[in-house]
Amino acid sequence: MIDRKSGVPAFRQVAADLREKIVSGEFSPGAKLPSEHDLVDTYGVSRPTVREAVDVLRGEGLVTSEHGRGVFVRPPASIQRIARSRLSREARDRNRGAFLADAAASGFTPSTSVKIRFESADTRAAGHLAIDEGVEVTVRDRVMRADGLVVQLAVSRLPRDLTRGTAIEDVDTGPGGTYARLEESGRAIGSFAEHVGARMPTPAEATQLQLADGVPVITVTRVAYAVDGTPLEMNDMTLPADRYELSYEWPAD
Amino acid sequence: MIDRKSGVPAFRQVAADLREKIVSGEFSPGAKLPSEHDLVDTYGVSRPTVREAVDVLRGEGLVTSEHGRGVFVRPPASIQRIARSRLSREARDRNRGAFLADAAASGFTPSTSVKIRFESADTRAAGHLAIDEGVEVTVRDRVMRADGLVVQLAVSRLPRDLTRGTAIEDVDTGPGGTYARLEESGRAIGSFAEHVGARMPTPAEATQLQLADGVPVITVTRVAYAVDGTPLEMNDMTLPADRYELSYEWPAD
DNA sequence: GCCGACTACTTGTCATGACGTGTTGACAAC
DNA sequence: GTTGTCAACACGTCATGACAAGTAGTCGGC
Repeated sequence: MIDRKSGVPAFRQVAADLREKIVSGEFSPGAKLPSEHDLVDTYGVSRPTVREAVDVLRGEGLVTSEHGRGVFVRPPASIQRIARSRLSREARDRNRGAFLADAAASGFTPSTSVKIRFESADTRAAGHLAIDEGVEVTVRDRVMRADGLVVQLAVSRLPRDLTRGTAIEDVDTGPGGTYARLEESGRAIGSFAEHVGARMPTPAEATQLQLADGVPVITVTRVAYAVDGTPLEMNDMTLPADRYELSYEWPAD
Repeated sequence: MIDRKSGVPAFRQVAADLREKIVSGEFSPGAKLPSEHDLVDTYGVSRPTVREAVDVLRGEGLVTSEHGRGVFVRPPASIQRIARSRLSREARDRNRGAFLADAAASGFTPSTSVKIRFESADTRAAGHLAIDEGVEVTVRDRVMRADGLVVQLAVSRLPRDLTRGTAIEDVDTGPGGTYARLEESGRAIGSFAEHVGARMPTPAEATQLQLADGVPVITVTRVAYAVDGTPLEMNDMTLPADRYELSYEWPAD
């Protein structure tokens, strides 16, 4: 099984062999891999070598290991979508917010918890909101859950001048959410921009989102602009990459 | 330094301490971490424990290790921003394609290599292109380089019926690229859709894109539709997440 | 002065051995 | 039939030891 003279490290050969068996379907999704002890016998290597091989696969997001039970092939994740259309004014009128609209469409039970705080704008926030650094911003820090499971983190920031005296500074923003309150105060949304990236989660994020090893997070920074182009709100969202796919569409010209 | 009675594994405590020193700036970007031998002395743990701690940080994309030299704090990568406006017809008329437009804007020397092949549509391709499984598709497999470095992979698929007798089946599609050829044959692009996700790279992708450990890839599937809504082309792009950020903007309603 | 060999230091790989802790199922006690 | 105990087995953690291989600086020979 293992070619000792090939120059390829043994643990990589074991990892490659297991990977091939997984993608080929020999180990089907959800199936349990042979125990480390069995793999030691199968490949004729030591246990640390087997574990290093499994570490590689876990880093690729192919398997998860469960203490006392075994190592399992990761089943493909169910995919939710965030479509651009869910931010339409029509949708906002019907719902309290975009996340609840997704919930209605996907059939899970949504819940969110919100913490409000006020801070002074850092460089990044100042840039997106076109304000000076240090200006006071209202921060809405939200945790979104589906059937009790945390599935999304969102941190929304607005210049405090726009939120003073509105329900945006309350835990419950009321029907239509933040954007509806902005429009009520005479600041209609003219356009949105989203900036999308991906990275590995911080340990805190991995814990909060219950991420398996080898699962990146998608970061979305959405900026809402008034009709005249003034930035009104920036929203930093953190999504588990194994549970989300983002969709955008636009006319060709 | 290490609390043996806390229940927290030693390697995690070492990882947490090093992580804190990195994010706080005590180890600045590009700086060399103390050698494994030094860390063994500092924390009073064995070398495998130190290595396991470094493995954690590498998996988070915080550090890279270089054989024979040391372990280094990953400097932040310069981010290439891709905006949706790059697909405007105007831009297509001026350039040969979107990637070359980016190159002109950013000042690097672009080069691409293309391989053309024909295959029968699998389930996913058939779904996106609204054709039956098994129907012949033209596949343009492209590798994009900036200053010689591979920075992007793109696999474009079109129903062969649309490409027969056009330059789309040639290595050089001519001015304006694939979309210009489609329009010439009477199939104007009506709209685009992009589906964005992220995952860890396969070993092949990691090699080709020269990805450090702990760097995910962003996957973008762009579908181009004719004015009547018929799918014309799907394009699977793979981007290193540490070098790219995608931007989308759209009017509020 | 230049260049090669040598050496010290670095990370990479692998084996062996030990103990801890969570899971499961068999089996006995109730 | 239910429940509690316990052994077997799984993965998690950690130490010790060894050798391989890449890097960079030193030093001697030329």
